Amino acid sequence: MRPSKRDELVRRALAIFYREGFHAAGMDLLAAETGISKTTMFKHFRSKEDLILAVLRLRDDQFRSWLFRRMQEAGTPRAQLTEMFDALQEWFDMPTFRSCMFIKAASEYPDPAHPIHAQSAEHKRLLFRQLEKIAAAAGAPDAAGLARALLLLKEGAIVTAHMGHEADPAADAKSVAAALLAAALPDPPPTDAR
Amino acid sequence: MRPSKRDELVRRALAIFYREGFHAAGMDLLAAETGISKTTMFKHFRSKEDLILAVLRLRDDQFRSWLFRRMQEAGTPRAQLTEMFDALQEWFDMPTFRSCMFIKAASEYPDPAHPIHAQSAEHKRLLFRQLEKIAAAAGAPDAAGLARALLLLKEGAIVTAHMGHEADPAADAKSVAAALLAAALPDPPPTDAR
DNA sequence: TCCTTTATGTACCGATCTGTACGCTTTCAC
DNA sequence: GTGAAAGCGTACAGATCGGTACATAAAGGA
Repeated sequence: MRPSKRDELVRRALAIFYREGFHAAGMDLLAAETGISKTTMFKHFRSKEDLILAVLRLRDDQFRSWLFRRMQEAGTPRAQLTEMFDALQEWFDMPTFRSCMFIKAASEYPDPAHPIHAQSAEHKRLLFRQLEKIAAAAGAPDAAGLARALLLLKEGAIVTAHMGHEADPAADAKSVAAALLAAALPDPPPTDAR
Repeated sequence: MRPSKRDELVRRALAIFYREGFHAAGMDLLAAETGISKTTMFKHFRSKEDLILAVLRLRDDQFRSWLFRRMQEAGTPRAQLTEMFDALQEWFDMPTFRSCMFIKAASEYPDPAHPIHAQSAEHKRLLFRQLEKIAAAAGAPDAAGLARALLLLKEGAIVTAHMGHEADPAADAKSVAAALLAAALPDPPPTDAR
């Protein structure tokens, strides 16, 4: 039970920051809503910024684990790539969806030199590397280029879903991605057993 | 000279909010940096929120005017559509570039019912409508679908450029867009006089 | 000229911000 | 049982938040 209080704090702070925003959610609100006293919070984290960085580390782990596990279930590398957009759609449809935590963090801390901004950028870099590997496994001659293109669609879909001016950005992104894959991958989906 | 003080305030507040963020830039900072007294600010705007809404109105006008005028110079509707990404690239290369003001606003005011969030979404809607018209003029059978796809690429490129983890998101988006146009528009670019 | 409008500086309000001090209680390993 | 660690509530410090009061100074139209 030793590390659980700290973990609980980070987990619950994540939900609150995600819902309210980083500046808008003060430490008093966190204390009131998590039931964890301010004294304890500042015993675990020297500053609000340190807490936010811990929250972002958790979110990075959570999100990438969820997404790539979800994609992996789709089977072939090629199927995994299109599956990403089905996963996004499920995310967008959740009532708690409020855009990407890292886009929000980079928005609230616009200076690229700021640790929170830098760590958010790192998340996107890690996403890219994992996606690039899958693109390479799918046989893309330019795996990096394909991964970059798919990520453009992903980020665009997230922002568009959050600003709610289009009906189904995940489906739009998926159909563009499908066309992209058809052009970028050497062989069309094998019509093997099944 | 009557309306100029108010306009000057909005114009300079825009730059400060864009650079610092909406929550991070307080009214005292605005007063200090614009040289306009707080008294005057609150005589023109009842609240900080009202000022932000005015800033967003100005930004909407500025941005759409700039972008579509820039695109129009490219000539044919089809050329205009690809020109959008060249315009984006110039924007990204400016040292003051810090993502899209409306994505930032929606990030800081995540509740879709909030006036600032709603007005930001409206900007994206207006962008879509103008782009859809150009797509229709270019002869796209599904002008709305093409416009949505191009906007996904645009938003994705903006976010990616701001988070700085890729070298040239505008070029990536442009190349995807070019492939998209080749598939979505009936006739390839006419090889007429020239 | 006079009067209204517009802007200014300063000082302030109450609320909230991050962060701390302190003393009490709970928990748990030994 | 005992002692250390961990968490708690309260109260507070100092700064900053959005917003206001008030008295003064320019500026412009009649």
